[in-house]
This record gives sequence, structure tokens and C-alpha cells, in this order.
Amino acid sequence: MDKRLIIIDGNSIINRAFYALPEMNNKEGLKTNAIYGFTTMLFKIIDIYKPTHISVAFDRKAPTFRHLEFKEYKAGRKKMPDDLGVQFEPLKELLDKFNIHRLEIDGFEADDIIGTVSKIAEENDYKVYIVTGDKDAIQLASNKTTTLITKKGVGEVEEYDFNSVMEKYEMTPTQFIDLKGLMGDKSDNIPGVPGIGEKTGIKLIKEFSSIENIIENIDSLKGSVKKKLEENKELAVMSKRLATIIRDVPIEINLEELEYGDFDKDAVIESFRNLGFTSLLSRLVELDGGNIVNEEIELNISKLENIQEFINESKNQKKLILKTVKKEGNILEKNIMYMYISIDGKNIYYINEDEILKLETILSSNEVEKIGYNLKDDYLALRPYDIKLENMRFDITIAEYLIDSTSSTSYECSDISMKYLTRKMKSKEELLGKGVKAKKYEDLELEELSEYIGKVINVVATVYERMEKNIIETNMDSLLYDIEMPLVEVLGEMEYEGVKVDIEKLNELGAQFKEKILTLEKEIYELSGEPFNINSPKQLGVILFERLELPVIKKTKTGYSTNAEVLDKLRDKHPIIDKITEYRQIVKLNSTYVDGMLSIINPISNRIHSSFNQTITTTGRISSTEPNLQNIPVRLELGRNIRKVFISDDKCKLVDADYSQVELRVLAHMSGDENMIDAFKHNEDIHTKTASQVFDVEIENVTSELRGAAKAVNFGIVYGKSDFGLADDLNISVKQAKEYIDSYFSKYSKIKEFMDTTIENASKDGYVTTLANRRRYIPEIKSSNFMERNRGKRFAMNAPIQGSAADIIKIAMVNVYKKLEENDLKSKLILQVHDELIVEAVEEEIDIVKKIVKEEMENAVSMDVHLDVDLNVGDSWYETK
DNA sequence: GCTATCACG
DNA sequence: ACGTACGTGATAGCC
Repeated sequence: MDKRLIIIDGNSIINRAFYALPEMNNKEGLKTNAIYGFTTMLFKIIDIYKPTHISVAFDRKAPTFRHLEFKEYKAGRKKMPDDLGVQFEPLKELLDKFNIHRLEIDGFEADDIIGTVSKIAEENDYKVYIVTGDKDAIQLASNKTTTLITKKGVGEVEEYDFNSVMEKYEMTPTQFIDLKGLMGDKSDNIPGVPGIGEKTGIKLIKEFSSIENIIENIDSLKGSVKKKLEENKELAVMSKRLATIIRDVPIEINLEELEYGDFDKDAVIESFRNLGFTSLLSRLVELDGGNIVNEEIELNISKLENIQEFINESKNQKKLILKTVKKEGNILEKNIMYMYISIDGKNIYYINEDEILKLETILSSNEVEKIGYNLKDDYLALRPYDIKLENMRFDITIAEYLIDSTSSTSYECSDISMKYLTRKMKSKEELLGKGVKAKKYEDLELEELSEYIGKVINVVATVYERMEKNIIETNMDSLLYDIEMPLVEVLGEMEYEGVKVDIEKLNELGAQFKEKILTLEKEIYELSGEPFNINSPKQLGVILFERLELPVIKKTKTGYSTNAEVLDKLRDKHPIIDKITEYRQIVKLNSTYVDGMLSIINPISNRIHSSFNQTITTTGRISSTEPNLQNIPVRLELGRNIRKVFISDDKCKLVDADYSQVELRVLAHMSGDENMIDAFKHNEDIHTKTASQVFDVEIENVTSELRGAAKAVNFGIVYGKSDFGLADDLNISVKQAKEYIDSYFSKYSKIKEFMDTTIENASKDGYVTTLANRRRYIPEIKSSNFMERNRGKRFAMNAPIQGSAADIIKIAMVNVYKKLEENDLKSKLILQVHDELIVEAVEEEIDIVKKIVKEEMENAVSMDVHLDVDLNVGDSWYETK
């Protein structure tokens, strides 16, 4: 068999990769762009040239003979950036795992090693490929050696062998050395002959073929060229020597050791995971013809014939992996097409909708653990059948969210499959298509559907124990099993229950808004002198800043900024501004909150069934979509009216409970700051207390301005705000803002300490944690970019506080839900807005509901600071203030 | 599909 | 000196 050797100039390629690719980090913040670029290049080369042998040569730090001969050699080169330097060792480790040979020898550059090894390989009848970004290596090209020079970063290569060099440059590869001897090389600081550049150099080489021959025939030259050469003969000879790649470095090399082939696949996969190269995992599969897929999966998927036998087995094993498939439709209606179930993940059965009830005994059994992927969907699918899916034990989506809440993927099964199993499977989008042409499950043939869902079930079965191990190792098992998994049912019930809407009231508000919008529109057109689309920031910008010539306050990437802040600064300048502000406000209310809500009211229940998502936010909060019920207006009275349409059902009231200052209490507890803890212990108004401390006045002398300033400081601290930002907010000087912050930290000194330690830990560990041990990785904190690193610090300061508050209310939700159930109450938890819970309580239960909610919320966790909950009852959300 | 804006905690 | 507050989702305009 033909032997093909690839020799890579490690330093050259890692450099190219580093400068060609944007910054990349793994989740601990290690820079990885150069490693990534190198690896993709390696894969590409292996794929194209199918080498039997590979070696990567690296420079050593020790000086080479070139430095010793010419002390200016490579002088003036910039020091390697740290962000690149740190990537060498991980790359070398990765190459070792690929079983790819490495060559490093003191006193010789990678070039010389490559020159020598390629020569030996040529003599042994190898076909040689040299990969580098450095054109000097073209001198090594021959009939047996092809030099591959990278182009466009490291994405492509250009081939040079003897013939192509002759064709392209009309000189032999070795004559390139003579040319460089004449021209010199800026990057290596090789002098060459001063005054002789590329054009003259090429002419001379073509005529005389070498520097030696030029010197011998120097008399046949004339003019300035002759003079330059006569004066710099020695320089030319030395430059040629410096430019000559050595091909007889004294090394003992056994080419057999360079053989490429088997490597420890698990080790490489592990490395890729650590480096965060999930996309490369799939390349690994292609690279090795699919052999890297560890487990050959063969699934038996069939219709379940003997239901009783399966039930018995499931009860025996106390385990059930399941995935329901439903048609698109109303959340309140029966829409299941099939349910796929399995115990071992390999023998997978499906049943039709009409037989689902037969499985109720295991589905609603507390003895059988349910393991799945997006279990809330299964819970909700079964809900209209009056089947309660009980003991939802493990959801791989939620587990993966806990493992890495900052992951850029959305925890798709296909992503999880690739990450944990190095196994490719279709994503849902690949299965169904996207956009308007997207198919639905009901459009698929049963066979195709079964193949896909079968794989999902198998991934769940194969992956969940590995995830569990990871979660236990990172002390998140209680977070998963005691908080997040029990919460699945709570959120499912909230979605199913929904919130009642007063449709008439909503329409009435809409009519009012629309009328007002028309009036404002007319007034604005009159003031501007022409009609335009007020909703277009671009058109509005032209009107304000060109036609009306108002001063430009701020610019956006694309033009003038016209946001509320800018408009506020312009309001004295022109009467149109206030009209536009009001117009914007009402348009927002009308389109988002009136039309938006109307379009999504469930026709069966006349209620709004929002989705509560558990795996979106990086901090641990829940998010709400379709519609978002967590941003219903409250601050301004006009918008607050929207809350009048969210009402309680007949013979019910809304019980609204919200935590008072939960984030500041968390901060007081986590930092252990006695001063702040004390303020909460004495039920003092925290902002007044802060004002009194920071501005050094008696409590009774704190004015509302001072309190307002203190409030801004308190919130700013939670977000890691700067003096600059605070100054902007409070309209004071940066110097003054700095004094406020300094004074704050001197009074609440443990808070300062806490912030510093948190940042330190984040830098050291790469992550921060909450009270319930929820993790957030912060790769930004290791960035070499000032701004990015500062963002990382702010994330580090904020995530434990916001995340712990999220932990607390999640615990409260689970406990409130449990208590309502235990007491056989009909009242239902229906909403959560980060620090607020709303229960729709039937009238006879209001007192006990209030008691339960207050107790469970206030006692969700035990801290050095007590939690305090405000309760309000009303017929609408508006009334519960 | 991106950008600007604005609603909430 | 750098640029400057965390976390979300919906809508409209525009390319």
C-alpha cells in the first residue's frame, strides 16, 4: 500500500487559526479558537489526503542556529498573545489522544524538522504533504513532496509540487531560497540585499539561477544592481543560509512511529466535550466512517400487543420511559395520536390513543418512575384524559439545563444525543422541516414517526444515568429531585388551568386605545407637517432630526435613536415629543396587550393558557410565553388598566402574594452583612435605612429624594452597576455616584467582600452557584477583552442573587401546590411572576389559601434574614395591589 | 431573520 | 483608557 505522510507545521497552523477565528471559550472559559481551527483543518486534510502517517512539528523555545549566527533573526516579532499561548498544551494533549506523532527538538525550528523528516520520507518512497501557512516551505516541494499552503485562515489549502511551482513561477522550488536571499524577509527579519525587491530578484534568478552564480558573474551586471550586489555579497549569502531549511537535522526517526490510525476514541470524545466542540463530535463520526459511534443501536419498535404483560414488567422494574405524540390542537382537548413506551430503551412499543386508558395504572402510579424528554408535554397531553402522570422522576431536558444553563443549544434531543453519545440523529426541525412548509407529526407515516420517537426514547434511556452521575457530582441532585422535577407538574397544572379573561372589558379597552391612537396620529401629522409611519424608528428619526432639526442625543447602529430616554430629553424642545411618547405607549398597549391577548384566548375555556418554560433563563428563573404573562403592565396607570381583564372565575377571588425585597434579603443572607440583616430583622424600610446610612442622616430626616437615590443604589449593587451608570440614572456627577457607592460599601462592608469573593470564585472555578446549588458558568470572566470580562463580573455578582431568589420561589410553588392538594382544596395556583404567586381561590377557601401561601412562601428556605410576603385579594389582578 | 423598542421582575 | 445594570418576550419595520 502506498504510504502517505502528512507533516504539519504546528506553530504556523495554530497561529493562523488563532487570528482567523473569533474568540471561543469552553464553558470554563479556556480559549479554544486556535485549537478548534487547528482541529477542523486537521480533519479536512485527513479527509482529502487520506494519510497513513501524520506528524506535527512544533518550535521549541530554545534559540536555533539562526539566532546564534544572526542575532537579529526574527527580532521585532511581537510576543505571542496569552490567549494563544494557553492553547498550546491542550492542543498537544488532544493530538496525543489522536495518537498523532509530535516532533520537537531544541535548536531547530519546526521548518528544519519538517525539511529533514520529509527528506527521509522521500528516500523511503513516501508521498509527503507539508501543511503550513508559511510560503517558505515551497522550497521543499518536489515530485514526491507537495507543500500545502493554507488560504483564507485555515479553511482551504493551495497545493505546490515541483511541476506546479515551475509552471507558476518559472523557477524550481529550491530557487525560492535564492530569491529570498536577495529579497530578504521582513517577518523573519532576514536582511537580503538592500534595494533588491521581488521583481529584480526574480529577473536575476531566472538569468543566473542562484546567488552563488550571480556573484561569480557579477561583472556581467551593470548599474545600481551591480553596485548593490557588490556591496552586499556577504549579506546575500548569509540571508540565503538563514532562509534555507535544513534537511539533515541530526534526529533518529523511525517513520513507523508516525503511523496514523487507531486512537482512543473515548478519550478524544471526552476532550471534545471538555473543549465544548460539540459540532466536531459529528465530524468525528464522518471521519472514521462511522466507526466512532460506540453503540450500534438496534431498536425493536412494535405495536404493544400484550398490554398486561408490559404493565407487570414496568411495575416490577419500577420504571417507564415514555413519549407521547399528539396532534396540534387545543390544550384542553384529547389530541394524542400515539404513546411510545419502553423499559429498557431498546424494546419500544407504541399504543394508539384508544388504548391509553389501559395504561393508566402505571402512568398514574407513584411506584413507577417516569423518565422522559420534556415531560411537561406528556403530562399535558394526558391531562384531558383525566390521567395524572405521576412520579415524573427524570427529564433529560431539565437535567441538561441544570448541567449547563448557558448552553447555546436549546436542549434538543439531537444535541443531547451528539453530546453524550456522539450519535447523530435528526433534529425535530430536520424531521419536520421549518417555516410555512413545516410538517406536523400527523403528516408523517407511522414508520418514520416510530423511527424518530424510538431514537428519542433510546437517547433518554441511554443518557439519563450519565446525567444523573454528573448532577450528583456537582451537588445538584437535591435541586433536580426536590425542586425542578416536582415543579414540572406544578407548571403543567398552571398551564392547564389558565387565567380567566374578561373579553368584553378587553374589547372595551381596545376600542378606547384605538380611538386615542387615531387622534394622536392626526395631531402628530399636523405637528410634523406630513404623514409618516410613526412606528418606524427610521422614519420617525428623519422627521425629528432632519425635518424638525431637533438635536441628536444618541445614535444606534443603524441611525438615530428615538427611544423613550431620548424622547424624554427632547420633550421641552418640541410639542410633538409628548404626543409621540403617548402614541408609542398606547400602540404598545393595544398591539401587545389587547390584540395580543385577544388572539390567544382559548375558545373552550375563555381563559389564557400561557406556557411556563423551565429551561430558558441562565439564572434559573421561569419564563412565560404565548403569551408572556410576566410582563403585564403595572408601573403606569394607563397600562395597569390591562390588569382589569385578568379576573377570577365565578365564586372565586384572586389571592396575590408577593415577596418583599426578596433579592436584597438574599443578598443580606449570602453576604452575612450584619448591618443589612439587622435592617430586615427590625422590619425597617430598607431603602430609607440605606439612605440614612449612605448619606449619614437620621432616619426621620430621609427625604423621598434621598430614599429614591438609595433605592437606585440598592438595585444597582445587585446588578453590579458602575458609578457611571448610577450617575446617569440619578442625574448626578460620576464623582458623586462613586462616593455613594463607596459609602454604601463602607457601611455594608460584607456585601463588598461578598461581591469580591464571588468574582474571585467565578474566575477560579468558571462558575457561580445559588443557595440551592444551581450553577451558572461564566466563561466571559476569563476573557482578555476588558468589556467582556467586566460583563462576566456583573454576571457573577448578579446570578447568585437572582438565581437564589428563583430557587426560593420555586420551592414555595412546589410546597404551596402540595399543601393545596393535601387539603383537598379546589383553589389553584395559576401564575408566577418571579417574586409573586397568584392563586385562584374559591371563596370558601380564601382564608386557608392565604394562610398556606403566606406560610409556604415565607418558610420556603431558612436564612439569616426572614422572608416577608404581602397578600392581596381581589376580583381582578388590578384589584390585588 | 435582524434591529429597535418597550413591557415586566 | 476601555464602556458602563441583571434576567426575560412580543411587536413592528425592514432587508
